[in-house]
Amino acid sequence: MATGRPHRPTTRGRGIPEATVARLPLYLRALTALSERSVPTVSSEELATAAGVNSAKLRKDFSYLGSYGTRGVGYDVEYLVYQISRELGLTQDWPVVIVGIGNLGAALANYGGFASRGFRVAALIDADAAMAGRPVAGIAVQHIDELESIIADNGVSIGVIATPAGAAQQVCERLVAAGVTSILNFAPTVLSVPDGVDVRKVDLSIELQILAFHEQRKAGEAAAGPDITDMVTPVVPPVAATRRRADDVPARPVVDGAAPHGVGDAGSGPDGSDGGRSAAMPA
Amino acid sequence: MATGRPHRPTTRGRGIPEATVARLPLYLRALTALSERSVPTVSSEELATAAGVNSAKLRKDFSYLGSYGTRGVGYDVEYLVYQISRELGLTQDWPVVIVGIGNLGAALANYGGFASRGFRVAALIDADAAMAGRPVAGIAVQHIDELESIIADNGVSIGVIATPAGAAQQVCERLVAAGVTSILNFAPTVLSVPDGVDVRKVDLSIELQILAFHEQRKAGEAAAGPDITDMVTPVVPPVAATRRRADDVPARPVVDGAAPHGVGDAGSGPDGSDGGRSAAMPA
DNA sequence: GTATCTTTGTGCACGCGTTCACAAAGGCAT
DNA sequence: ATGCCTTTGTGAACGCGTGCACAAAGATAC
Repeated sequence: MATGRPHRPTTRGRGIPEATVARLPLYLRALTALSERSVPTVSSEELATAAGVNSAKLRKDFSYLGSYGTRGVGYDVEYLVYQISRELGLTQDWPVVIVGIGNLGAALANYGGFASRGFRVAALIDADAAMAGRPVAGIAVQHIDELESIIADNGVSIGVIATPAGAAQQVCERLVAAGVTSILNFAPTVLSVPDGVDVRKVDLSIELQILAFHEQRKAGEAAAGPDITDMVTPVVPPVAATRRRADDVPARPVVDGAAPHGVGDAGSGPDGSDGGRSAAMPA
Repeated sequence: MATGRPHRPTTRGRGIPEATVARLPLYLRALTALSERSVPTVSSEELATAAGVNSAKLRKDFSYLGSYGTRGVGYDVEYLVYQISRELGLTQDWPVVIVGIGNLGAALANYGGFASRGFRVAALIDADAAMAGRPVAGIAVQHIDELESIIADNGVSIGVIATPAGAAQQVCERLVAAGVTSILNFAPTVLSVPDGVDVRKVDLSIELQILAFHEQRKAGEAAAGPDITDMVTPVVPPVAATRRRADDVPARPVVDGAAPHGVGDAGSGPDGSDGGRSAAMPA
């Protein structure tokens, strides 16, 4: 293949696949650790182990950035740190605002990983007037009325939403209207945004639910013989009219509308829309 | 296709694809909201919109669980809430422990999404003796010396790690040795665990870095003409010996080892291994 | 009972991401 | 200078996930 050319898998515009982009920070972290130990070079094998991925994948990922390795030797740590940082846009300094200074918002403000590595907390914003002026992580909280001017004055393009679910969409719209084009959302809601705005979602309870699924699967398999496919998802006997209907489950309705409310035991949290109180904005 | 049979895409054991499992909590959340508004049924189209996915995908996802819809009508909300809850293992109550009660750990302890929906915070654990006994979110923090007995006494199988990066692997090993088989890791480290243990990772700084990448891409495309492929990733002129070498980047070394340390400007955070101080355990 | 209309369930095709396996590249020893 | 040995870079195959499009199913109206 042509030696020095950049690749363009499909989209043309910067051919780096999403999956690769998502791993670059992992590599960067591992490389930074090596750099601090003054390790001059790494092989793809070593680095892959440190980053918790497969070495072939790592090499292919790097191949999208260009040819930065030396055959028979490996990759130069410092050089690679620089290249990945640049590719991720970390050679510049990104001002971010955090909206919703509750427990989570405060934790984020104190999070060291933001300050290092190119991100700077430009402002902490909360809707509670009582919070205004109070210092969190060394920064005075500002009232949400000033959101627009803060964004404009600091040239903020990345916003973090750590409000309760109910407030998230509204905050999101204000952020976008003020010029923010990337949002990291911690509120358990689906945000709708115009084209051109990126949203990434971090949802604590979803992660736990996924773990619970696997935990249950493990428990089920351990308890039953290895061939009981149907412990958890019982199969209908090849005959039965409509599917299975366990004894203690809400009866499968027949279009008749208005099923009795609150029958299932799980999934009936009394609050807004599930785990909504991730962060404050108490007033 | 055979009408009533469960599917087994590939793996046989519980044929539900990972991607589907990861979306089930989204559906559940949307369904819970509908349930609270006493909406009896939803069409795949409506529910898909509420969950932020495509309706075909949603229908396919549900088809892995069985046939729970009624053609011409839609899905019964209550029934579906129950089925998904059961599939995710949320009809039982999962005790979890949170290790590392710093800013983040405290935020997690206060997080409403844990308590609702089948999860119960069985204990808060920290290595700082000064924290012991102090109540956080209404629960007294316990010292890490008691980790093993807490796990055993409460039958905990899910652990949350919110310690600094440096302590995470050690805590992880103690959790696993004590019987935990699912771990939600907030520390910015790659955990190595034996087979049979599931780890999910939530990394705040990685999410930001991914956003920064897209932000930079957007900025670059807006600034340059639509055909400058190389604004950010300059290409080597077809002639040059070794690849490009910008003016202010670490020189590409030639196997000669010991590159000058700390040349790249980004990616040289002075702390442990990048943003390590997510949570406390200060002593 | 029959026709019509809505919505599900899914076969099928496509594209992305992962992995294997190997040829090319380059250092290093002699 | 030559050959060996290590490690990269990548072609090619495979598998999973997504989305289209439609036939089957069932409710509803007449």
